[in-house]
Amino acid sequence: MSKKKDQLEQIATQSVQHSGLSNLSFRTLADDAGIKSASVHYYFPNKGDLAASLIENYTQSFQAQLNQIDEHKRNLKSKLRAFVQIFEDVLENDRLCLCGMMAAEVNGLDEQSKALLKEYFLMAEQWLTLQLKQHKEELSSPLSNNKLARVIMSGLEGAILLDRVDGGSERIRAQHDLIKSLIS
Amino acid sequence: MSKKKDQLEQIATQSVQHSGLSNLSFRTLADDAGIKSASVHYYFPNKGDLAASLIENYTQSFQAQLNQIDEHKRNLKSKLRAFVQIFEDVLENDRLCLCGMMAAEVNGLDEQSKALLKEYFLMAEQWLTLQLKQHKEELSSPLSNNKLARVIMSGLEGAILLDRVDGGSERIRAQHDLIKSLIS
DNA sequence: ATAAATCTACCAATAGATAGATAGGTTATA
DNA sequence: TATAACCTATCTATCTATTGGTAGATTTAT
Repeated sequence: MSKKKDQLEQIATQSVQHSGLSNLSFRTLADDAGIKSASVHYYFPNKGDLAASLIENYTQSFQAQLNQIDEHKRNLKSKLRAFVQIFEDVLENDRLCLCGMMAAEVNGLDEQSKALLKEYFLMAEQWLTLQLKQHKEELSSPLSNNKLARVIMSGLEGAILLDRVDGGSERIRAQHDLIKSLIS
Repeated sequence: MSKKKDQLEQIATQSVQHSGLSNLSFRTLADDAGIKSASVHYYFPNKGDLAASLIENYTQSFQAQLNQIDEHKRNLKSKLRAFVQIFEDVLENDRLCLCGMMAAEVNGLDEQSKALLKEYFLMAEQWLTLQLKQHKEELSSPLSNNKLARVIMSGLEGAILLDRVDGGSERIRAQHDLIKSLIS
């Protein structure tokens, strides 16, 4: 694949995580990549195409990180610790989860991007559900695996959203403490 | 106070909750209120002034709702139930919490608006902390009141953010179930 | 020489913001 | 009381900058 396209996607992803899709223009993106805006349209005909590509990329990268956890972590506690760590890393450099950011902008997205967004959250929650199911003996909560997965995912998305406002990480740590308290 | 200004604030608030501050223009706001954009600048000299006013308004209205809960609800369970209900109501009509939405756009806000945003979340979490403290006998969690307050607030903000993407309310209900499970 | 990548140059639409005018109401004063 | 001064709320008209997007020429690489 094109090296320039990858670079554009990388720059665009960071920009969206930082200030949203609405505040990303073809011109600033082009400037940051050292080309002209017309050339960005060569790779991404319109903004919807760009948005969809970014979500697909991000989902794939997230999935890869989950696979790494599957490979290297044994018990539920360390798996969930690693899961939380993904969000802590995102919060650094003043960023949000790309899909969390786009969720706020969902009413301005095309149908394809909306569908991809749904898929992202579904995938993350399904992974969580599976982990909880596979380690149910380590778990101590009256909530179903599915509900707990939703609580964890939405809790972390909300935590980075709010933490970024005052530049700390207290809420994400509180979420982690909650998760730990649900594991025996 | 001016009737027109109130109307503008109401329209703008709904618009921001729906699609964000970046996607609200003086012209569309003016159109919806039946005046010209120059007249909007009469009430709100620049966009930062508008943003700050909206946050102040929203914070005040939220505070009023919390006061209502204080007056009418006795035990922790029903208080927290009512607190969750605020967010459920917001989610209807495809909206987000105004401050949750602006939290996503925080990097485009002026310093005053940022400070007001921080205040909003602080206020909400302080109210929650106080409730937990006052009803500690009903509580069964190893987490501190403060941490639990942060978990609840950020959890609900994340829940409406994600729920809106696929038009449901499963995550907010999951968050409510979690909260209930933390109360004896 | 062909295809991929990038450019120049533009377009129509929209953005936030300002200047200056006006009509109508209120207040202060001679 | 009459009138001058001021205030409120709105308008028209305009400015500069930016937006997403397109057509067609040109360069670069295979």
